[in-house]
Amino acid sequence: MPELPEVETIRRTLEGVLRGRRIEDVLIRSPHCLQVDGQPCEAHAFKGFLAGLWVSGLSRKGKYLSLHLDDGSTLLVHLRMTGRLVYRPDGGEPDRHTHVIIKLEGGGEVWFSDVRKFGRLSLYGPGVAPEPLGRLGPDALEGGLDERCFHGLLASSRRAAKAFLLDQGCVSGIGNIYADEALFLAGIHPSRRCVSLSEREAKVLHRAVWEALKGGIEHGGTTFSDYRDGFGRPGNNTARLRVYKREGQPCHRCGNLIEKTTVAGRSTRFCPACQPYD
DNA sequence: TTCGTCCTGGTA
DNA sequence: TACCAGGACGAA
Repeated sequence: MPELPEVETIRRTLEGVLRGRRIEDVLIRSPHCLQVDGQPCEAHAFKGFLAGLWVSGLSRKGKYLSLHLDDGSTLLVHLRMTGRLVYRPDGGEPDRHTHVIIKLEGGGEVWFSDVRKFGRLSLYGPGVAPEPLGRLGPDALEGGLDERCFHGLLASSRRAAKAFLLDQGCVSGIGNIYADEALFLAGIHPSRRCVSLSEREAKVLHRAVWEALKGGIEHGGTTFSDYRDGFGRPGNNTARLRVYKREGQPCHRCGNLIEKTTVAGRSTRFCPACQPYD
């Protein structure tokens, strides 16, 4: 599941090989993932938009990756759960999950693949701000979300802390893995109501979110099966996880067994001793 | 605010 | 063979 650390790792790995490159051609093997201005579009329209443009840079907000093009348009990529964006210097034979191949002038290709077909490639024309980015709350790492602002947002919400962290309109970039990890680091039960958190707890959670995400980036993201960086390499953060997918195993901090429950409709792991509800 | 939907591979 | 995983979005 590409969350903020995984998307940021992809951005960093792809930036060096894409910046300043011209898109020579676009091979579309399955058009289901294509959009223009947020609406499904035909393969030829998508290809007509993109071919011939130069990549001027890559940026990220939340879990969205933006490829900025020289005419001012944007290719907005969301990998959802199983999407991959991988640079292949020598091309090769794509498998059946590879839906789009962007061929670069002078050699090299970028493959978009996605087993579950949830990911999307959305084109926005010159000067058009991608609408999905406008719906996002501040980026959890680089959005200038200070402690006071974070506490203010929490204090006005009656939802479970985990539901808040997962809501991209509140803070963007956190998914199921890093929400569980941050709540563990903060010692906060995932079902605790936001409004019940003290200013000190909010401060600790703010720091824990930062720590979980930063650590994820430093270790190249978390790979369980699908995630790969821009060069096709798995991440190294998996062994560092404290609770995610560790139910039934002892807590590294106290030795009690990690439990699994459902919060906000999502599987949720936590340590009942380190993260008491009361 | 919660639930269903999309989608397919892996697992029980 | 049935169920589970889950990000975003629309509906209830």
